[in-house]
Amino acid sequence: MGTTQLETVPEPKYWHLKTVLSEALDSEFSVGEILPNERELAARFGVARATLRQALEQLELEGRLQRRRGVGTTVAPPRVGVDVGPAAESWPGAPGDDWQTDDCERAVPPAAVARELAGAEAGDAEGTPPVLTVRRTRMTAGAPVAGELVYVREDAVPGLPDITPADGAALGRAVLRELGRLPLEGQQRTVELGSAGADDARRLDRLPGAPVLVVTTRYAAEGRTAAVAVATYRADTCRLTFADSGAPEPVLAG
Amino acid sequence: MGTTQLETVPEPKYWHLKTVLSEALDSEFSVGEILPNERELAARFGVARATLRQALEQLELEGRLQRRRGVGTTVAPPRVGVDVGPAAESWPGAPGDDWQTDDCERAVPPAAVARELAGAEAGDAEGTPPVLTVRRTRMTAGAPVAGELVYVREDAVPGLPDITPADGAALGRAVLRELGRLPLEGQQRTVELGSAGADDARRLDRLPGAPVLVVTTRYAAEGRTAAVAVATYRADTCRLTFADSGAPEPVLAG
DNA sequence: TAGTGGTCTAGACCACGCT
DNA sequence: GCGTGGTCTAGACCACTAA
Repeated sequence: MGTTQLETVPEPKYWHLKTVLSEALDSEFSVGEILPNERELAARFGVARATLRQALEQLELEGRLQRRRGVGTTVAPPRVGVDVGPAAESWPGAPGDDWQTDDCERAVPPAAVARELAGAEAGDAEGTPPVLTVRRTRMTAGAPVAGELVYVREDAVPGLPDITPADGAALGRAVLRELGRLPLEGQQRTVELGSAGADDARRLDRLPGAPVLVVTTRYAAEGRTAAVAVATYRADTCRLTFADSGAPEPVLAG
Repeated sequence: MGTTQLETVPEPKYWHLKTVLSEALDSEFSVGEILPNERELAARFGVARATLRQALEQLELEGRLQRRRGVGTTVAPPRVGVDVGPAAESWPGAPGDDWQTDDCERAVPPAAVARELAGAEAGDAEGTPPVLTVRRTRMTAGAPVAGELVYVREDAVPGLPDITPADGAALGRAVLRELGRLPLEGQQRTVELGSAGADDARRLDRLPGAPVLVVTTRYAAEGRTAAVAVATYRADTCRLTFADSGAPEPVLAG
């Protein structure tokens, strides 16, 4: 890694810095290697620590670096591809998916979700009714890559035993099992950028506010939206893949 | 908007601030409305400007705010849904899509793209050969929402007139038209988080480093990857939608 | 030219992971 | 306890937009 001072250019210092660091990462570091600490890097490049941090933040956003408080900054491995394609799942909790059911409770969903579940049929002004909320975690290679909340209309799972197991996870699995009995008429997904809430951050082993890819799935059955799943994927470590029929296997990215 | 001082809590100030501002945005501001400037907001909440900015950055990342240098901070409209589903396109440039072709040139692609286009058939050590690179822009409601580079194998468009029009846009359209003659065998998409390069930023009317959703599409024809498209969508204003067969129309999000 | 957000500095202290 | 990254401050100047 060079020690050259940055010149005064119309380009922001942190941008220049990011480029220099990025190239150094490619040529002089290997995955998992630990970088010098921020104070030293800042001194080496002749900038304030805040400026250096601005560059590191960008590189972390791009999945090039991983920073952990109390530990240090390391070179991140390539992003893992996680399949979220239409063929990957039918109903949530279908056998073979790599989600684990954590918990389940009756709760009032966020307004946006309530609107989806209510559909056009009921434009009434009643307060949003509670729905069954199942919490799941997606694991890949032993590490959590996503958290998810599945909001299920109660009338979509009428066969649920009316006992309420103390074990939320067992209840969650029962809910998803019942849901899976319905014929799935279609699903529709959206992807957008968000930031991790306090609970998601804890589950994903990140700080609150960490960037996440929010994947919202609407499950249609019986002519309406029976369930809505909101999954938050770690944006720094994940690459979402949507495989299509007939598509060739992608070459491994470097 | 309240003027109450923030208490000293174990929660970071900027996080608290973000919550307070977010609620104020919901209840006391309407879309397009301009907020007080950063110096005044910081004073009002009793924090340093840098701390206030940290909160604003998060809200901008979530698509709640829009900040423009020399102008001010305004309340952002809801994100626009842009369709990138499998049914949305066949080949790039198919009639009816809302992309406009800007330019085309012969250039050496990034290493990752070159690897995709080379495929497994040629694991040789030759330098990456130049490919046809078409630049496009996607417009929605009069505003650019995405930029894209389509990398096309030259041997996938043999019918191209060997004249090279001075007009790059015309050449680009010709390339895509030729490409569209091939039977499309499949496509495969990935979505990940990135940051806008200098040129993308200019086209998207954003600053360099702005967060973008990078959509990479691999087009298969004749048993191999004939083209790779790398599109960068404005993460602050876009919600990518992947519509499936049989899916109901989503309710408009608030 | 005035006012905005964007960049940058040189400090300080805190929360966390290790040993 | 020590070293790490995370938060925060109080300034300064710059780049841009619009009147």
